[in-house]
Amino acid sequence: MSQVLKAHINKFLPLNDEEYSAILPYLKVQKVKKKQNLMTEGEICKQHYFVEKGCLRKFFINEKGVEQTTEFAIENWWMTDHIAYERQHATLFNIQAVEHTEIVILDYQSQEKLFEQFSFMERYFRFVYQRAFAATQMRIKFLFDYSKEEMYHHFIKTQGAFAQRIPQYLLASYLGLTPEYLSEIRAKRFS
Amino acid sequence: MSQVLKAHINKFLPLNDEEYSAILPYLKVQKVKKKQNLMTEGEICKQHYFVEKGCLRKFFINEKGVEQTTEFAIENWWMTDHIAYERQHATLFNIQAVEHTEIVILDYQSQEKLFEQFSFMERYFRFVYQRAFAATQMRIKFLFDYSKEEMYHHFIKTQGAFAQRIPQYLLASYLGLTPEYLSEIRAKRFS
DNA sequence: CGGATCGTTGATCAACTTCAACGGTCGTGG
DNA sequence: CCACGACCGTTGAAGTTGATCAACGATCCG
Repeated sequence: MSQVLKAHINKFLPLNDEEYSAILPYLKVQKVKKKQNLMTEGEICKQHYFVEKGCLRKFFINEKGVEQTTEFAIENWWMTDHIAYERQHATLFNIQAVEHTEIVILDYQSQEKLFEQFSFMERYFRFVYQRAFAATQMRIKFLFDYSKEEMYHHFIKTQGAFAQRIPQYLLASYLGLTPEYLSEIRAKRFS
Repeated sequence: MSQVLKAHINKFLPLNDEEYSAILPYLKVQKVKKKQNLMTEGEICKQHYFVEKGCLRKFFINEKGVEQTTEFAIENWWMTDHIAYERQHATLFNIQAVEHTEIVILDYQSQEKLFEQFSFMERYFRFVYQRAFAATQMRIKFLFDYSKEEMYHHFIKTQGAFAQRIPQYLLASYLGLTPEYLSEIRAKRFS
């Protein structure tokens, strides 16, 4: 088992080898190929994914039949449909690998057991959710504050390295604009 | 001290009177008048607010100088600028009472102490953040999925009672459209 | 009663989408 | 190893959604 998750937990709280070994039985590692689906709309959402390497995206199919990406998860991010996961319901989202990705899978029952048995896991996920929530708070602010063009420039400025890793149509999908318009915005740089 | 917060904690975990009494010294209740500010842009964000009665809103001033509401908090919701709170930084947001409101205040130092001393509080806030995060995930989905007109109808359909409580220009601000356009959408109902 | 605030209406305007077409590149099968 | 098709990014024209601006009426509150 890779040390990436252990290192991540360690960023929030002290964790010795013994403690880490104790939680390992609840986790499963998996490799996912590019474009492979981990979760599909309509399924019961049973799992929570931690990205050790690579990139996942979460998207839904909008009313026009177009894939709309709501979130990316790169190294050290957890991802699932949190509503469907908590309630063990059918999900509205799809989760797919953007590139070859290595993940840790935690299923719902296991996560509940971890919370009951290890208070440090309760603490760890309190941090994880707190941070994730804070991040979406900023995402919502940007969605209101910026025009589509500003969204693009802000993304390039703050996530430039990541922008290189993904195809342009996925960036367009995440920013909420059409590939054509994104292309037009990019063209302006040279005029 | 009102029982609203106790009841809320009890929704997630068992809590006896003794335990509740133990955390009370860390909390402060306060009444807030309509339009009174609890937090102002530029200040260090030291506090976390729980609404027992009434309604708060969080907003920022956008590039055009217009107030943009990103979130409402009604009964049983916690609210703060989570990024600024976690890092004890200056906030980018304002928090203001929409109507006469009764809140519980938890300051950052107290919250940290509660986490250290009472594992049930760690658990409680793990739930609170998990739910809040799940809610913003849906909000982001709606922001992408719906046109402004659909945003309005969806809000009326799912939050109709709350919509009655707030003035129309605040609803417009929350939905991300102009009061003029909201007025136009409403007018369509009768044509 | 008088002023400020809120909701409405209509005209004009800007941001962004849609649609159609084209060229380049990449990967796959022959 | 080449050829073909699929996919991706780009361009431009036309169309839509929603913003802006100005003006007016209603209501609320002092």
